[in-house]
Amino acid sequence: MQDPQFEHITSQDRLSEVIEKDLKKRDIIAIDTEGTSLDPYANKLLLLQIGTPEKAYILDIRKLKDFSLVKELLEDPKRLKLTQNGKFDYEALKVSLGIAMKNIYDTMLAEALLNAGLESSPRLSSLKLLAKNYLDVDLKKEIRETFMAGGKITKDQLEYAALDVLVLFPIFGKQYAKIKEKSLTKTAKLEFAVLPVVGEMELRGTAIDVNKWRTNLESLKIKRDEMAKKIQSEIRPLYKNSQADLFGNMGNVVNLNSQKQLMELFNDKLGLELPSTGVSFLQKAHHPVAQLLLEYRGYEKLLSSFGENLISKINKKTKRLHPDFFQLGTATGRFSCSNPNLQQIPRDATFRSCFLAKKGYKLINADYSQAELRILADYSRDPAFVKAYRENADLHTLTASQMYNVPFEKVTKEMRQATKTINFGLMYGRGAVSIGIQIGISADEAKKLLDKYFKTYEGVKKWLDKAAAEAVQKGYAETRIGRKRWFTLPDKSDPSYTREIGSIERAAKNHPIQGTSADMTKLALVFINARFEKEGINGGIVHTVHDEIVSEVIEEQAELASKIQQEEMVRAGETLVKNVPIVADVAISDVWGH
DNA sequence: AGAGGTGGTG
DNA sequence: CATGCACCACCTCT
Repeated sequence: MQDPQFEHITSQDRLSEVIEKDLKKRDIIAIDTEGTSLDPYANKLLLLQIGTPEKAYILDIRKLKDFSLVKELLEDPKRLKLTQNGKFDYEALKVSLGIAMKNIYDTMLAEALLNAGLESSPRLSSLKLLAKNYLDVDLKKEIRETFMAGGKITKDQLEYAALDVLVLFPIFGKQYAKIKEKSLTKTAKLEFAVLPVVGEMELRGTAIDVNKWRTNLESLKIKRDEMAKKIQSEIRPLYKNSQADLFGNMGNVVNLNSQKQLMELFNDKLGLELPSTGVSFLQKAHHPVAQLLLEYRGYEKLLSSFGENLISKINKKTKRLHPDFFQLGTATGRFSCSNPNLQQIPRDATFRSCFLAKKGYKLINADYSQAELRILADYSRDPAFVKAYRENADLHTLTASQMYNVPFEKVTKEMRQATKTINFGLMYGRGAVSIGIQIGISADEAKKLLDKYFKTYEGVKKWLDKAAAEAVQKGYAETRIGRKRWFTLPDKSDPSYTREIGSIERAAKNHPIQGTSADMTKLALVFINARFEKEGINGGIVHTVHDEIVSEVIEEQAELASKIQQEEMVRAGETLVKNVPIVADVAISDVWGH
């Protein structure tokens, strides 16, 4: 990789020539862009590198006008494009040149699949590390920053830009062999198909009613401050420095956000001997100050996590929120979301209803009904579980009636709640002790209940045990499409061997369930996006939360789009889950939530 | 800067 | 023997 071959394209004629004479004949090309910003809406595109195995063409965007041939080349579904974090380039090209890249192999996503679940896997997939590990080439990434200034293109910058696409070919060769060897082709194809959908989703962003959001914050602030004042005056007598200051104000004696000071308060001053200041212990304390603190925490949490900071992320140009969706942000294949994380907005309508459709548009809220439990039923093929879903019976009530040996109609709320806790707990590999605590029964009683459960649902038990054993034996667990989650097995001599294995077993029971649910949602995103495009829907997907997909579409097409969305979610589910029906609930609304 | 605690989501 | 999956944001403290 010394002396990379490249050509700096600055004239329209030469651009047409290299496309006609060289690039059009290539089945595989590599794509990268350089610009002045990471925000596609603020970005000024400077370079577009189109690589072949032998040579990189570096298009000088500011010196060229007509990109129609480039568009044809990049949107051609038959030609494979190699990218590294192609979501960024997809968005940059879409906004700057109106080009929507198709048929992508992304080295970053592929590498994430090869390392899913392993420590620091996200850090293992930078181009610098890929080049080092696959090719033993040292890439200097410092030059990247120099593009931000947007000045004249230098020779160093050209060499850097060329290398970024040239290395992708040999990396692709070796990496794709690994993908095939580990039977990850299906998963990789799904991830690559999702990439442009995620790009579109991020570009579209979500509208937020700032005034409503701020009004909510104001009332929360008042309540929080009231609560803080109450607590301070309640505990002030316990502290020496409790006099009013020169102006007659009573000072704060503790910082209510300081875990350390709170422990001092509860244990030294109040003698409660709390092991921590977490919710469960504060509740059990049955102390007025603990109660007040819980209430204070509730408000403070909402204000700090979902306050002004979220509003500050609104894009200047679009006036909307454009969070980062990282499609392989988790070990199981789920999305993670940040800046801001719209996957953790409180369920409470006061918050969710602030996210709304733009004028003349509607939001389509859709989610899978009990996706994970249906997947567990499908995997285990447990007759009782499968029957419940086939007959569209309420699973929790049905399991309760069998466990407690009472007719379906005689199941009490408490019975249903207890079995519901077990049903969900199973998917986390949860044990009798922790289930007992939550239901409010002794560990012994919980164990009896679990034994009875597994006697009734032998298939479930068998499948869970097998999932755990196979993972420990193979070193990985996998989903319905073969998405792997890798485990680092501890050494037998490790003092924490048993604990480590236990943790692996729980994750291994969970991965096929959570991961297949993620596969399903991703497939649905691809299906919905394609159908919306095909049927000319004015609008698109704006948000996804694990088993939920939200779209924003023009009012006149809301009915049609909601039908499409539901159909495609079910179709995606049914391609992965065969023994149990898949149900998706849809609602058309002006705001997020049902 | 990074760890630990706390708490929001599915 | 102990035994709850997957995340991200904010706070304080070191």
